[in-house]
Amino acid sequence: MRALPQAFFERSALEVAPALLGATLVHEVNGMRRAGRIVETEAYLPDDPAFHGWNAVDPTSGMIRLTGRTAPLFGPPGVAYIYLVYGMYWLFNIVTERPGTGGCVLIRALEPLEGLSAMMEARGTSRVRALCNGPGKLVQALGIRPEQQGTDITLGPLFVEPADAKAGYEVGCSSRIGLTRGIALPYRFYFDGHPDVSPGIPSDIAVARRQSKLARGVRALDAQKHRRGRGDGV
DNA sequence: ACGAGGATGCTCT
DNA sequence: GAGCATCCTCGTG
Repeated sequence: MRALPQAFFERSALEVAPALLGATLVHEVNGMRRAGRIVETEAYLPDDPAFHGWNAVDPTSGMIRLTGRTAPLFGPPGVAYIYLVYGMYWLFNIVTERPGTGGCVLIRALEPLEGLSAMMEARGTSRVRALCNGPGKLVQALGIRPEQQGTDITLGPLFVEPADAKAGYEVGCSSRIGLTRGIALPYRFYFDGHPDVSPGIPSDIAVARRQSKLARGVRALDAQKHRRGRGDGV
């Protein structure tokens, strides 16, 4: 096992997130490896409104108000931060920065490499496609459990192996996916054109689409009202 | 192909 | 009580 060491994670999530692309996330379950190449990540920073610990630091005293959920985010780097979203799916993050600073990287998608049949079984599917192309899916596939919250991922059984070859993909950057705050910050990194990148739409684009659709609806309604007003039909 | 809607439980913006 | 760092299924083309 040649796991990425703590020093790799002891810097800004903005550096760690793109640096993780091409590395391999490994989980050893019952002596068997399940592994995938990291193809999509997102950075979450201390002063970022989408970061779970963004308001944990009191600006006047500088003291950190730790809650049960966010405490690991301000602990040592290279530790798992796992949390439940939408009451159903667990998402896997790696804590970054030196203790007390706050920050993490969300692993959003993997290219499945090892233990495919175990991953398919864990996901309840007989297809290899769409096995790990989303943050909730890859947690299911690798069998990452909420009890692993706070564990050191430089030791295993859950760890990251460094990339051993050029990936052959350009690194793309966009806003993050599925957010309502901090939607324009360019903190998402991915292998451009890789088939296992998640199908999500960057938040700023998604919001713009919703608004233009809404505007179209309003215009259609106005036109209808106008026609009715002139008595041309239903 | 896409879009809408529902499931579901924890945290607190 | 609202709001989620999501995913799946079921409608329409």
